[in-house]
Amino acid sequence: MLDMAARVFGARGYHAASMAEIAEGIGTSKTMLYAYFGSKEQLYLACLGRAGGLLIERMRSATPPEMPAEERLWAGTLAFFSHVAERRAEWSVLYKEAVLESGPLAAKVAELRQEIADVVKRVIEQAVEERGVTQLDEMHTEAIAQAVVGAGESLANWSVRDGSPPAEMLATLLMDSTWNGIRPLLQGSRWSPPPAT
Amino acid sequence: MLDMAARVFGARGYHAASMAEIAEGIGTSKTMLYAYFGSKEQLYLACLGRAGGLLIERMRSATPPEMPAEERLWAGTLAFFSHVAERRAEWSVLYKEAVLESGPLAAKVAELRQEIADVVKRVIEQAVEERGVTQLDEMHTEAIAQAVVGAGESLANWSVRDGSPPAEMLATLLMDSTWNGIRPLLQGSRWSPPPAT
Amino acid sequence: MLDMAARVFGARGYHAASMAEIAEGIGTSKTMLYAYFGSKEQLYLACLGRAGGLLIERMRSATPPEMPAEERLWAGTLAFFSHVAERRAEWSVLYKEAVLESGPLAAKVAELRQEIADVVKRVIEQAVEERGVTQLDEMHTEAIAQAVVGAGESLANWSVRDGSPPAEMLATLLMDSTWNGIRPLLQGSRWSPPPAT
Amino acid sequence: MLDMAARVFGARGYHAASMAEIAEGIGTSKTMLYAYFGSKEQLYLACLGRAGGLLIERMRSATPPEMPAEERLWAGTLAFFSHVAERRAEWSVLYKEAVLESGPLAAKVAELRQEIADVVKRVIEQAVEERGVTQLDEMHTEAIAQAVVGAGESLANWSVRDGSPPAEMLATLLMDSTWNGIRPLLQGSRWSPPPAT
DNA sequence: AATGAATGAGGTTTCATTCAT
DNA sequence: GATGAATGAAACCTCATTCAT
Repeated sequence: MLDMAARVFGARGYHAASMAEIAEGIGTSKTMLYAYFGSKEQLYLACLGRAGGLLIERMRSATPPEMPAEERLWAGTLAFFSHVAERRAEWSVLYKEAVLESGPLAAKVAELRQEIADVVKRVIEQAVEERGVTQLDEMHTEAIAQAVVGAGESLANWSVRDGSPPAEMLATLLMDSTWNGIRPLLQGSRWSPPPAT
Repeated sequence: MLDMAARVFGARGYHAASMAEIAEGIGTSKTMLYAYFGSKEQLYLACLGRAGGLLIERMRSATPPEMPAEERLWAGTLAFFSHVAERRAEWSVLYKEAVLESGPLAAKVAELRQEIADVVKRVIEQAVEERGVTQLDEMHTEAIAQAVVGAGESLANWSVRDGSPPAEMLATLLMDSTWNGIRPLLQGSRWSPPPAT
Repeated sequence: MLDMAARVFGARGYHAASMAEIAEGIGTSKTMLYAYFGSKEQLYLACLGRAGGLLIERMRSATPPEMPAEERLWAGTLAFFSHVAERRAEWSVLYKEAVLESGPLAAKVAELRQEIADVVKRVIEQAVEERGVTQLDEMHTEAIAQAVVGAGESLANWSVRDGSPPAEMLATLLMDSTWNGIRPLLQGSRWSPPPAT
Repeated sequence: MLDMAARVFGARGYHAASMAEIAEGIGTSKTMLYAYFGSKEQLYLACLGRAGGLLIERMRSATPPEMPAEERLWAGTLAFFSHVAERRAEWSVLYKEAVLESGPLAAKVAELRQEIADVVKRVIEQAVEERGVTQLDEMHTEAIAQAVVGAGESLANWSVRDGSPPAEMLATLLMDSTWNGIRPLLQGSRWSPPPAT
């Protein structure tokens, strides 16, 4: 039921989507949508909640804290791209209204995005602890996490247009671009997944 | 004239923005908007065109081909964050409807985004030529450019919420995260801008 | 069962009341309401019937024909104000849709109001017979009854807002205003209830 | 423009009236109604305001303070019934939602009704001053005014159904019923308008 | 050239009423 | 006998777009 809503919201965006289209897609009537969700906004929030919850849950369970940091980063990244590839509509819902400026919708979207960023942040902090010779202040860590998430989003969206390369390839590309860095690439140093434990 | 349109479109998004609000903001009537632009869609396209054109022009002129690659990357990045900081509304217009799936709007947004990515791509290709011991195939380069652009977007949006750090700091953070890579960071290796030539 | 319906109809009016709210108030389902009453209109008619019946019954039984006219008028007035005070919701139902112009609802409301007016009318006719030196034609009697009823309604509604004075006071006020007349009031002549027989 | 709205609101009541019907009656579109009035509620308030304002204005200007009290009462009453007869729809609007329990509509209706009652109250106070041997306390005066207004309303509504007797007759009936009182009627003492000054 | 009035379609939401269980 | 799910119509309101002045 939320699936169809996610499909329509994902395709059209919150404002352009109409309750009628969603209802018709489900094969029911607008009245039922309202009986279950109360309002368009609440329906959208339900979609957001589910889409975000599933993605975050998958990333979290793929990255147990006892794993070493780099391995966790890889596993989380892979989980992210796999999930997005499998549930494209939901991903669109999450990504779509990314820039609403106010209101409960904006708050929820920001909250979910932040949860993803937090997953990344914790891994980076762990990496710092593991082998950091240096310290990264809070803002630095946060900013890097935001950059990584943005790079991931961008690759995810790009992949949809360019033939949907497999999640492993996308994850490798992201590790190359951010974890390893681009400069080393130029020297022929490519990142490769750690051997599975 | 396009400024006000950009402000409203940027704040509300394409669908939620109303021609009436734009006209009122300009201090004219809707009829004039239609006389000049023909339709809401064309007005939006005009906003997009201007916002994108200005940003790209600024990035292009900040990165003349005779500069060395790394310096160009830095200069382009700096230009990007400066521009976004100065013209936030326009940036929102560019970013907002980023994921529409079809129609002329989606095409234009995708085209502009690609133009920015192309700026990055060319610099990476130059870097490969300059000192690459290895080659990067087309897709690899493209993907990295997309990742860098995504990271940049994400930092740009994040910066709005977190106290608007200066463009230099954001650019440094982006160079750190992508060009240099995160791993070197852990060893204390921070990226620093090349001495101005 | 009709009690709750009366409460809701009285509070919201016929159109603004919803079958759902009534059903929920009773603690049953809308289907049951329809099983018992058939339609919203019929339910409203049932409420009207009961509310009107009870009020009229009370007024009638308080005014047996063998009483002298003035005493009957007093007793009926007292019964009216007491009843309204005790069953405010029902009174609201009776009074609320007072001015619908057509349809079975309008007919029923008008009929009930007329029944009350008739009670008054009969007492006035009796008073004429008892001590009338003059005759009052039918229309005159009717009009006076309508005026008295209207004055009573108005006092009843006013009393709700102004601290609910006791029924005796309201009845005295009505006797003063109509039976006795206002002019005598100015001379200090106040009406007072006849000694109970 | 407000005329048609008053007609529809008067005939159907606030809730049952539809903006579409009003618009169609005017020969325009709903959009225009909303352009001019903003919402159904505001349109209703506008109707109320006009209907109430005109009636009160007419009653006020018919009763200049320098007139003797009884004459003023007669003139005001006559003005009231004349106005109601001439502008029946507006009167219905005023009277219809008389018992809404809350909200801005209820407040406005109550306010207007109170303004009419105040006109009556002032005349009664004047009568007391003129020839009163006794005093009436505030509450007594208020209650009598309410009773008179209610009696007037009732006669006004009744007159619509019963062949619309002329305003003079209705006014005489009201004076008979309230000012003079019913009891004197039984002795053959009918009220008659004071000779015009 | 410029505006206020106008339009018609479409959006969200609610409700009286009925069916399947 | 009783309920939750379902329906379809209609309500209020907004908007992109156009016409008459």
